[in-house]
Amino acid sequence: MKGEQFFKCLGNETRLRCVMLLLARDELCVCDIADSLGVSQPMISRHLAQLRACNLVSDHREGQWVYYRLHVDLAPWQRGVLATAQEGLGAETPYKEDLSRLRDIERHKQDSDCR
Amino acid sequence: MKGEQFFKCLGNETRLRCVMLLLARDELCVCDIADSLGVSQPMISRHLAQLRACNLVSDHREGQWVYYRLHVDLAPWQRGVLATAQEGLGAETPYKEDLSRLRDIERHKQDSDCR
DNA sequence: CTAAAATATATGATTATCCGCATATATGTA
DNA sequence: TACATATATGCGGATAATCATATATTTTAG
Repeated sequence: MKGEQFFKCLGNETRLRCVMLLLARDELCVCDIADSLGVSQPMISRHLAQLRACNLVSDHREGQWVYYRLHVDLAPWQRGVLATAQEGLGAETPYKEDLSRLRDIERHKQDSDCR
Repeated sequence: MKGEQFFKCLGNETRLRCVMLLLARDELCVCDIADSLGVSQPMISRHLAQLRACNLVSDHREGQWVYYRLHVDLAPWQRGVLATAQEGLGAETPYKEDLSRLRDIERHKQDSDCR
């Protein structure tokens, strides 16, 4: 992937928020990302498709759900850039709140699974 | 500066090439950057203005020349991202060739100054 | 004071990006 | 089969990015 493509992908708030969430988890399904960010499902799907087209993320289906994760083949320097960005931005709005909402969603799921 | 603005600025080949050159030197004038990249002066000027508007670089005039440098107030994580990108991309096209042309330009300048 | 060089900015045309909405597809379930 | 949920995509319009070209500004040389 060309360097500028990598940065262009990150140069959109929705996509950067998706990537930040994916940095915090192994993988996430589309609906959990959409709910965490509070944006529509088609919008998330589109941006995830763009990230996939640039090989920033990969996806795999499990039943009705499609899970996305950071691409295994990211160059080391790209991983480095993402980790550094996470350190610098993780505590700021809206990334902090996104992660907090994700935790709420995960907690709710666990609750309903267990009883 | 918002995180996504930072990445959007880097998400253009011309601007990323400018930043890569600036990472290799304290400061550079517009004409040397333009010659190193082999693109027109107005194009470089516009992209540098964009980088300046995002506080990625700062400029100062010295006589007829305007010198640009990476902004002193870049957040540490932003410096980190740039350094990591340089490590990962510096040896690749077109960044390698840009730096090589810059060295040629600097050598020529030195020659004509000395005699 | 005039001319030339370096740089910046304005303009207009082209293209790319982004979003919302509607709809299509795929899977799971009754 | 019929229906619900999860995901993807086609389309139209608004906005923004990009580029080539032309023009303006600042400075230096003569």
